[in-house]
Amino acid sequence: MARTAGSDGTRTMEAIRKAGIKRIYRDGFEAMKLRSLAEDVGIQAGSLYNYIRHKEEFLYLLLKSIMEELHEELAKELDGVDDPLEALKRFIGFHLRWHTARKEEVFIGNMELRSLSRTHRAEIVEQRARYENRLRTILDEGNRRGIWSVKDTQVISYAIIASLTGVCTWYKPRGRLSQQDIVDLYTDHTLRSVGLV
Amino acid sequence: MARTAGSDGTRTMEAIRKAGIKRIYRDGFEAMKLRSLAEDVGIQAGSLYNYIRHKEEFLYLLLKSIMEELHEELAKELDGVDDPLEALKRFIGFHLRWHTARKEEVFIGNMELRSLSRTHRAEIVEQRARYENRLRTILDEGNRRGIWSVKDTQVISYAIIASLTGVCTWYKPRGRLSQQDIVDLYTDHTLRSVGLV
Amino acid sequence: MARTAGSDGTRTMEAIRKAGIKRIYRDGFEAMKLRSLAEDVGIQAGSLYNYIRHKEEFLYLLLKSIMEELHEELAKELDGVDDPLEALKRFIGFHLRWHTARKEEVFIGNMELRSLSRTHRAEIVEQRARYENRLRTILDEGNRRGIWSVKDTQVISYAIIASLTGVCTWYKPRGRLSQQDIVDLYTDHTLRSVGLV
Amino acid sequence: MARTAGSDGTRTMEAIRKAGIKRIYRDGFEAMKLRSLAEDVGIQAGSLYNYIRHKEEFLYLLLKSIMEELHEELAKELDGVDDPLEALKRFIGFHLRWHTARKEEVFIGNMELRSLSRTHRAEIVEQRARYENRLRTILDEGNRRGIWSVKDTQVISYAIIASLTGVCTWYKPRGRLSQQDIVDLYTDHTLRSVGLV
DNA sequence: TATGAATGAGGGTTCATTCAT
DNA sequence: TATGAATGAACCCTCATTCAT
Repeated sequence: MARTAGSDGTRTMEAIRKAGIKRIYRDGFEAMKLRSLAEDVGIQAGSLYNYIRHKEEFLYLLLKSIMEELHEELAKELDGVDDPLEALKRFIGFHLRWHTARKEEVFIGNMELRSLSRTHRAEIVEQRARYENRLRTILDEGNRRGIWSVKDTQVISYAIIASLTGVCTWYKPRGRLSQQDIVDLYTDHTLRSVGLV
Repeated sequence: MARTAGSDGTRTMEAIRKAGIKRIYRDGFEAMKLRSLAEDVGIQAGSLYNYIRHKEEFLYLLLKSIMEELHEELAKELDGVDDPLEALKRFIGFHLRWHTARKEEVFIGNMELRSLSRTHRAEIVEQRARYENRLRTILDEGNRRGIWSVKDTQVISYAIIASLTGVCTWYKPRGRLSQQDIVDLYTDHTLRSVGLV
Repeated sequence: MARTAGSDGTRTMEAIRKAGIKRIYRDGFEAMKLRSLAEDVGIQAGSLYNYIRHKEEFLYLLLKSIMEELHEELAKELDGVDDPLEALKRFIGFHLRWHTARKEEVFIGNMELRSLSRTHRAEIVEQRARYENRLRTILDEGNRRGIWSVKDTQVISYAIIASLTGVCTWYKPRGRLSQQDIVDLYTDHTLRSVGLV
Repeated sequence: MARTAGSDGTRTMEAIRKAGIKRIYRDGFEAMKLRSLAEDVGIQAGSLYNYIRHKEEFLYLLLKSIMEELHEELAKELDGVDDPLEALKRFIGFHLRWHTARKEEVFIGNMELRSLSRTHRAEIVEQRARYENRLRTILDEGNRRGIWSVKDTQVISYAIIASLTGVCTWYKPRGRLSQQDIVDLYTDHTLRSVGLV
């Protein structure tokens, strides 16, 4: 009827986020029922509204925070790296580690944009474009310095990212290949594709 | 009321298919309302049930026919081709043409599996696996004949397919690049990635 | 599960209107539950939405049709009447008969404006103003012709209408006074108040 | 958290009353959310329950105190007045001043009875009847003393009160007419209606 | 085959109310 | 006294689906 003994706002919010990611990953956003989400968290459906304004906004905030973290982490990874080849390697490694370790979040970020409102979708799409543009910049710089020769950096950056992102559709934590194996394979594959190795 | 003058069963069914693909592509399967679909076709929602058994089965039959056509067309494309390099080139070209010309169907085929029933999903997933396996077989054969050297044909076939499939997320019919331009770029990119060129 | 044998759209719509008026009169619009309304009609709550778009619009259409009928009937009543005194008498009689015979509708029309959306409210309020203005016009004309002398026709028209409308708060069909008794009493009262009798 | 510095129980209660009157007047009792009320006061919704037992009782106490004050003030106004004409004039002036100066409270008192529980409603309705009965008594006494001749004092007292009360639907503090103008107009109107002037 | 009226389950959301802190 | 986290009932509304016509 009232506050549960020992309950705590921030802890509940975090639990909602976690459960939300899992549910959306498994069932899809449209198919996720707030009643199920609430049950996962151990509260009533109505109580969710102490934390979210509506379902769509919950998705938006989820995706937004994921994208922001993605940006920050990538920035750290590339911070101070001047050499395009080194930068490319780091991008590949970073993207793969992220897309295996956080595959649920990443999957959602790719699949559920359609469920966002117009403006929210535009915002997230733009963030994703900015992220993808980092790779294109690296490819351009490599061209300029004569490290490699990529004809259409726009298309090829898309191709590379798509190939890397695909990992999250089949990766299983304790599968045949370790994260490092995967990074090695993709790095080799990608460097070849730009004409190195 | 009786049959509308000039209406025709198979033509209506075809209209439902077409409208369904568009709607599902745009809104997602879960978000697609049968009322909207019916409206697109120009009939009442109830009338849909003269053509479909239920929503889920409609999706299943859609995906199934798409996959079957995909298989048939690929088989034609590769029919009689022995040379792995030639086969690879053909696969790339075929996949890209298909994923640009029929991008809506293809997109659905990748996105909406979650909305299928267990058994239906298994069936479609298996068909997709068989399709993807064609590429792996080509890569294996190329390895065997020493045309190229691909370390992990499983992973690399996923990587290649993902990179090619990605085209349907950005391709626009009258964009900067023609279909042929795109095929050339990707072919070059992919051949390099397996160590040729 | 489906259409009830012998059901009919227009009949259902009329039943919804009737039940709606009763419910809103008794419970108030805000307090009226669509489930109860549906129950009164003998259908499921969801089925209401074959007839209404949402609760607010239902109220709006109800009030609008009531106001329109009110206007039409009043127009008929005053049609061809030139003498202000005769017109005043007819207005009084008409208003009282309407506010006793249709007291539920009238009551709603006075009480539930707050539940309308901004634009809808404005529209209904304007219709009511036009109705009330008929009385003012009569009073003005009586002044002009020297039949009576009313100082502030605006305020006095409000006063008269309020006094007449009040009847619907206490009138009971088979009470102490007949409709005709009431009309006589109020006519006398009102004519005196403008200086006649 | 403990008591906010400078807060004071009775002052808070008074703030709740004031805010409640405004809200109920504007939105209606059913539509008023306790959260909004609390926000107006600057406290959390839960804190209201230190001052009220539940929503309905809050309304009841509000109406009760309004009615009590109304009675007391009217009693003062009529205290020691013997002449029915003087009493009638005073009643008119009092009712109009009250219904313009306190129009929000008065409006609520007329509109929101439906939201009271059975017993509470009965109680308030009875108080209102007693108030209205004062006017009837005056009219009866005037009849007895031959000051005027009113046929049905029951109905006419309703008519007069309704006409006076109507002022609160259109009165605006700084409108065309002063309070005194209004009192003069209605007094004239009412006295005429009972056959004087 | 088509319609349109209906079902019924349930989905998101609201809100008065409670109570540990 | 105040807060804020929670309940739980219920509300409006949606939508796949059915079936008499």
